[in-house]
Amino acid sequence: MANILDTFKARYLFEDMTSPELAKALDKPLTVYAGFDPTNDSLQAGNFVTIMALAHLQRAGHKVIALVGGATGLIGDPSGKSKERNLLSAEQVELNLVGIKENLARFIDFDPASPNPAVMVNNYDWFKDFTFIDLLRDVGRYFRMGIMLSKDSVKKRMESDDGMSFTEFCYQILQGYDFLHLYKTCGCALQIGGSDQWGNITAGTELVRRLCGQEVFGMTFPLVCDSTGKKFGKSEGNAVFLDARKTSYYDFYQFFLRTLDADVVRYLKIFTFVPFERIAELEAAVAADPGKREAQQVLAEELTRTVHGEQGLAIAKKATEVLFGGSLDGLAAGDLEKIFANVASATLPADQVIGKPAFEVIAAAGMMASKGEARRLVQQGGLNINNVRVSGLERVFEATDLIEGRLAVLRSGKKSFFLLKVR
RNA sequence: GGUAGGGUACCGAAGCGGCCAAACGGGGCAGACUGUAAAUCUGCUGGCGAACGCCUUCCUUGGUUCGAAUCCAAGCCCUACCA
Repeated sequence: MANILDTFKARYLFEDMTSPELAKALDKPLTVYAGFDPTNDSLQAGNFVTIMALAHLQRAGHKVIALVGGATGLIGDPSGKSKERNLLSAEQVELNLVGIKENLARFIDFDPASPNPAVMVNNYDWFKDFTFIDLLRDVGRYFRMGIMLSKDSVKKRMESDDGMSFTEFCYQILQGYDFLHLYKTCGCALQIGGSDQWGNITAGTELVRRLCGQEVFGMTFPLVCDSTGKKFGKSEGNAVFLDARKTSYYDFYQFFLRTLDADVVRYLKIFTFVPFERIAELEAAVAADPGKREAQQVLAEELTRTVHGEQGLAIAKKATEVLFGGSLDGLAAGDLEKIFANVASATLPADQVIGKPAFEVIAAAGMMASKGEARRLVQQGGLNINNVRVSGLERVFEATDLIEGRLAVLRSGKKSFFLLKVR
């Protein structure tokens, strides 16, 4: 069996490791963990790399622990952040954990009945009873100031105009302690994370070495950017969520379908389990006929299927077909409702729609934040009603614009859809 | 606690008594071109109005002034150095 490190390297999932010994250690089943920030009740496309790395490890027979930072999330990781974060409330974190586990379960097997189930832990469970004194006595003394201050995440922030609070500075202690705790309780011997986590990961390996005299490992993978240098995972300025209530099937599918030619092969390797032979074929297909976007389709299909299931994928593809097929003629309101089930929508009473200027309606429906924005959109020719461009500000909503008297498909620009329901 | 600097729209950053809803850059939105690309080009980017315009903004609260983002006072917050 090929060592999993080779797989990681081949799939752009490897950047660095704390020791070359890790390769040998991975020949035997190892317990490994990665952390997730509970800043939201849904994970995002930006979390895919970590998720995929864990999924590969689980498939290779290693024991996987998904750590959710209920405690660390209350503090805020300064890594890669230019500013101090807003602190989350404990209740909010609690809620977020539920959503995150649900998201992860689509990639990682948590079923206790399966042969190698993953487990999820919340570091709040072991930090909640820790007192400040305990922390200083039992943990703090093993952290050396020189090392702590030399971390990139600290240095960068100290050099910035904003500086850094003690709270954030201590973040690395908490994350370091997580590793120690998991080592002691589960024999966890490897932490993985994005390259921005290097400092936090080594805080953990150091702590275990000092306290237990044992070598544990850390491994990082590169942060994914597209070929124009933008951080992966944002669509039109918004994060792409795994939760269908936040990012519709359609939007999720579309996000991957729009992957740049220059990125799609790399993304297939990182974000899917598609075998290399197949990826090579797709690479050739992109080179031969880029306009066809065959590789993008596979990428979008694979991920949509994994995250939203066959049904979600079917809806996303159907929506794509309808929306880029031109006319909406012949579609029943019921079909549209299904296709747009989780697209942004609003319901207005008929008398606020029919006979009113279109720009006022879209502002009232909440599609645009203000009338001014709505007006601008219409003036610039960016609004479409049922896939027909709106001509000007004087355009009024007619009864005939409503499919079966109750629905209209609104679109701003090329890609952003909104469903208007009338009662 | 002391000294110095600073807090301007989504972000960065000009403005330092009227010509300021506030330069410029980034971001965002839209349009053209295209492959539902990328790159490029164009327009828009506080609220209300078709529009001359009106309204609410430049950390907060007071004050000076015909007039304040700009001056003064107090407060809050941030940064650096010192203690």
